[in-house]
Amino acid sequence: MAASDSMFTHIRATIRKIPRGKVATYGDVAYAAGFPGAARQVVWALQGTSGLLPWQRVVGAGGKILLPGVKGAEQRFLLQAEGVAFSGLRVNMKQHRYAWPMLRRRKPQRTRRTRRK
DNA sequence: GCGCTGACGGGCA
DNA sequence: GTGCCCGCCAGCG
Repeated sequence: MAASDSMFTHIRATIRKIPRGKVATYGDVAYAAGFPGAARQVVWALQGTSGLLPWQRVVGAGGKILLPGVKGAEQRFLLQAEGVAFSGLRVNMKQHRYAWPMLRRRKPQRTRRTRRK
């Protein structure tokens, strides 16, 4: 893709690849799109395209539904309708996490934060 | 022009 | 298992 394509283009394309009955985390989407660690950008991409792509298939780390209020309930409902199994308020990632095909996983070397706490 | 926000993730104490 | 922090980048006040 040309540089003129915004990162959202990649993110949206990535989200659209999630098949029915599967889910992916924000981090996975960002990672698969080529932006490791840019989970927030996934949020932005979803906000501008809600309704145009399977936003319900994107959940937080561990399969947690992060949307507040009725939106969260709606997401859970839609996923269940697709056959996604839930473990309480979490998606059963073990069974429904989407295994990105041909995903060139770059090494997350940026893990050297070593910040003080 | 500057800074904060946002449906977050991941690592460390 | 819990809590805190920093980093991603685009949009908007």
